[in-house]
Amino acid sequence: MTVPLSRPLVLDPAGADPCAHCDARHASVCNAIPDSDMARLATTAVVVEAAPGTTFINEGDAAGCFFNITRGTAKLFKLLPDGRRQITGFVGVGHFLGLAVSDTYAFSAEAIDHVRFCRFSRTRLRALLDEYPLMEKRLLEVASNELVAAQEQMLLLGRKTARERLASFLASQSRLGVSCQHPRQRFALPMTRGDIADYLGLTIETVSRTLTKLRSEGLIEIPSTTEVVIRAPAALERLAAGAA
Amino acid sequence: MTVPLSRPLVLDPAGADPCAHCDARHASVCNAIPDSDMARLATTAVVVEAAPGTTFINEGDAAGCFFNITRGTAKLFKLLPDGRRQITGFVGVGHFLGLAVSDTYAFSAEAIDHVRFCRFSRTRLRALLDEYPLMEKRLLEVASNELVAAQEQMLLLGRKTARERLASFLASQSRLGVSCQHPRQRFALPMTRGDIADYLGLTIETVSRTLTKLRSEGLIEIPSTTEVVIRAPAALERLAAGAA
DNA sequence: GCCCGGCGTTGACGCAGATCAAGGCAGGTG
DNA sequence: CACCTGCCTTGATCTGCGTCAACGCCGGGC
Repeated sequence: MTVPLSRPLVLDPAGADPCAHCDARHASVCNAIPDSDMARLATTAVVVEAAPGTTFINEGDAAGCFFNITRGTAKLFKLLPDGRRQITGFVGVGHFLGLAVSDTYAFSAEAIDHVRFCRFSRTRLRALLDEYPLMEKRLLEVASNELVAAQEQMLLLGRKTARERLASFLASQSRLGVSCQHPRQRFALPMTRGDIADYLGLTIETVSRTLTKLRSEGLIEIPSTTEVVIRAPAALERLAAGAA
Repeated sequence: MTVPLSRPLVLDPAGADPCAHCDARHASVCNAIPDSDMARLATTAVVVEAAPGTTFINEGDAAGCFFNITRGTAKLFKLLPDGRRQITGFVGVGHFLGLAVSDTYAFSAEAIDHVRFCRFSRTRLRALLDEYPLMEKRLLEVASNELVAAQEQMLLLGRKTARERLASFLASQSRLGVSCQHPRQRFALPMTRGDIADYLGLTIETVSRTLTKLRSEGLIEIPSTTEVVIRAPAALERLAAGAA
């Protein structure tokens, strides 16, 4: 699964694929590292490719590494002993995994499509942060914003109806890559219905039924199972917010 | 509500009350700041007291400040327009609020008992972080660990039964202040049943009924509504983990 | 072409937890 | 003291979503 490091794309946005949603190369934490140092960094990191369905982080395993996604989309999840699964997030290019200081990973990560990521040892990360304080600043920003998103998701899981959860999900998916442009009307859903269900705390059947209902009401269109068109963005947003 | 700053307890553990759970004065981010600088810092921060029930952060308000709790317990929550509420966390001495860079607060905060906190302007925080890189390191650690806790809570809200949620809640409450000692058998619940319900994504009635059931099964005792005794810690942990 | 397995949709039914309702208890107030 | 108000508990009933089941579609292997 490990491929030789052919070029210094460590934490480098130039090495990342363009954002699937807006064709821009997202600025990343890497901006904190001068180009001249990238090559040197490359000697201590490993670039890895993960095929769809590959689990590349296992909850409970010794947490020795820190990851930076440079291509594709992965899902993060936690499992209960009997198999119940909660997906805590879908992460794309530029995301960081394994930040928390802990002996073991607190979640698993599985590639949805073809994923590439850059892996550092934790000790190497520490050295990196010491050397580039700007990087630490960016990471703090990133973590803080993820915390805000996590709280929003708690509101969804704890208090929203199935209908509102789907509306929230679709609205947020349409806003992916919002830094580049406004919400898109049409977009792809790379994940399965099962993934969506486990992300929203529902069952596959409820997700399917609710999407069908939203379609029959004219709020959305579903040209294929992996594609959605928002027909009534304002109504969807209102629904997502818990009004109406 | 604002009281004059009588002594330099800004971010200072010596200024904070002992931890309610273990009588220790928790080390905090402040360790990153030499004592000799504390007095100077004091000139730029405000110490505030909030009586029980006081809302001292309002979701949606302009987010100008950064908070450090130095006494008491507060609840953080988000509201839907029709009044549904999700409590995203209970925070005690040493906790930080308002880290995320955003125009507005993403949550509200309300004092449960008598709360004291220290407030900085965001620009002052930035200066502080520049001056004390160690503080930034600590904040990143704190945020990362909160992220892990948030993911655990998502698992609870999305996939656990009422019974498992209560068991998880009681188990984690018994572990509060675990840095000082092992889980306690007996501890206080400063929050109401309504708060617990809104934290666990349940109703008051379900919380009450489930606690009664756990009691009748001999897993816990409830000497008063604000106090709990764990009788079968292992069984409770198993239940919380989703086994059994 | 055929078969097969994974994914999605739809329908019938059941249940965990929400809702509605009534009453108990402790603390505060005049 | 009586009264009130907020919090908690308990019971009866309801319902949104889960569970179980059947079937259709599509893509891959041969």
